[in-house]
Amino acid sequence: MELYETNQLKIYNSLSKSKEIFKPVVEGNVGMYVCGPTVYSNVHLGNVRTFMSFDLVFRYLKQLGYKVRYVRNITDAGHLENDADEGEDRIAKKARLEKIEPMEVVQRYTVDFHETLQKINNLPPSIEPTATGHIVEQIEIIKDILQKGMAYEINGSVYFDVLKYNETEHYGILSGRNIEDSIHNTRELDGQSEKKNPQDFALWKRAEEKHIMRWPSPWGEGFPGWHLECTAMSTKYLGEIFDIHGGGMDLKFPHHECEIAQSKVKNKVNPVNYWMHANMLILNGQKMAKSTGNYILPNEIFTGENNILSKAFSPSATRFFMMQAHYRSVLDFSNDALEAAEKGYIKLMEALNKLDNIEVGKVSSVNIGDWKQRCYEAMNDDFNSSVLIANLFEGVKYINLLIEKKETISAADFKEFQNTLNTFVFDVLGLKNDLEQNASEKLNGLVEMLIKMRKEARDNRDWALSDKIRDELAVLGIQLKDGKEGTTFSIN
RNA sequence: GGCGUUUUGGCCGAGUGGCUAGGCAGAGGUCUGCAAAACCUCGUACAGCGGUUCGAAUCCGCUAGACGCCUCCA
Repeated sequence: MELYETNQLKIYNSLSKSKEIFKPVVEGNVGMYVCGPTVYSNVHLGNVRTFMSFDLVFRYLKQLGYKVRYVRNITDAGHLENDADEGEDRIAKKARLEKIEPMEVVQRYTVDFHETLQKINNLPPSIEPTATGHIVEQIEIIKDILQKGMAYEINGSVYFDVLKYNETEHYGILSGRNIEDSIHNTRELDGQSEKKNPQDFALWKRAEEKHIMRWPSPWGEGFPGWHLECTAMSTKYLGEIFDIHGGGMDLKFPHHECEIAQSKVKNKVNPVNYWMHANMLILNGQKMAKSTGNYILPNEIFTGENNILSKAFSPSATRFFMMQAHYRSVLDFSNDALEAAEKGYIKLMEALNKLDNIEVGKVSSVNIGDWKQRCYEAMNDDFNSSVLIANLFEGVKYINLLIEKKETISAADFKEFQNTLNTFVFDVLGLKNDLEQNASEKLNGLVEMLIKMRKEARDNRDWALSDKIRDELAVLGIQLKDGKEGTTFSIN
């Protein structure tokens, strides 16, 4: 029996604006798609937060026993800068600036993306498709939408006819807009565009002469519109209707709105059952963004090379900092907040390291079953990592009280306690125990220190003490070897 | 201007119509040769103004601030 059968998971659905009981299309299986990065620069911490939020979702779904297919794309083409820019591809633009091949830019930043997410201990998705690898699929969708009369071709570009779509469907269903408002409010902004209406979005863009990334199509050489790739790749790997679609809050409109429209026309169905949106990471009172320069890179945190932080912070402390907030809340990034989080993280890890010091007894005075239940309930309530962590600190308190023998625990309960802590701290939250990783270095330092103290004893001809140090270390499996150059040691 | 979100104690951050997370910082205490850690206790916060209610920080309205989207964006 899998855990999902006894745990009622609730997910906040952006589409209904309410928490709903999660029920997958196919029992025991979950299809999840998350909009990935555009690989034209290093991922900043704000990007990382979103991917970490969905990493938490992925991890918890797996913990509940679901078989999860997690698809996250790499946008390596087709990202329109803006309409006035004659559709110059964002990646091509950067490539020209740096005088290198577009795919070289893509490669460089894809590697950076993977390295960064690995450092912060995100699990890799099940499938990570690229936009350039799915040009054919995208062209097929465009043909289909054209054939159904919901798009039109002009000068080698194809646009989705939003107004026509809106006659029978609601364009704006996800973001809570209606097209009429939007017409009134964008009229002044747009100049002469080849689009029929400013609201229309590109499915295919004609490539100008200088444009490097281009593919042949029935409408001439060009490249696909940004919104299309997600529709193509999500439905290709997860089916026409799948369970979860995630992304940053800032993608809700127009990106996700457009995805819904494309799928509704092509497949005549609402593609996604649960829309999840992760909230923004705020720096200096505003969201982190590449375009405004208001951002910090993960590596700048890990090395401490930046003007914002007083010191370096480990990936784990950084991850803990983010996990302390709920994924749907705006989170403020600051030195004080990170410092506080780091201390909390260390407190948690220190407690886990002390688990072995607990002596089990016959009966338990702490209610491990209830506590475990509260941990699951926190996560079942729309992945509330914040409340989960509060419960974990309750567990820290238990550990300390048990060591001080102010509480007691049975062997069976202790095993469950230990398993549950490990499950939530390492498997679900995805934290790593940095303190443990440093342990071997510290052990070396410790033995060096004893060698020094033993030398002092020997210099004082305190043979009793020096022999005691050597013998007791030997019992621990640490052998001291006195040589001409001083004392060395080996650990068995 | 439109749409949406939000405003919690010194800081970060959960949450609920009445039993009022958690972390960090702070105060007092226990323990300790000293210290640290740990444990116990404490501050009694929910933008402002109205309303609904036996009762609201939690529901509704208004006001103010902040943020996000409306253009590429995690």
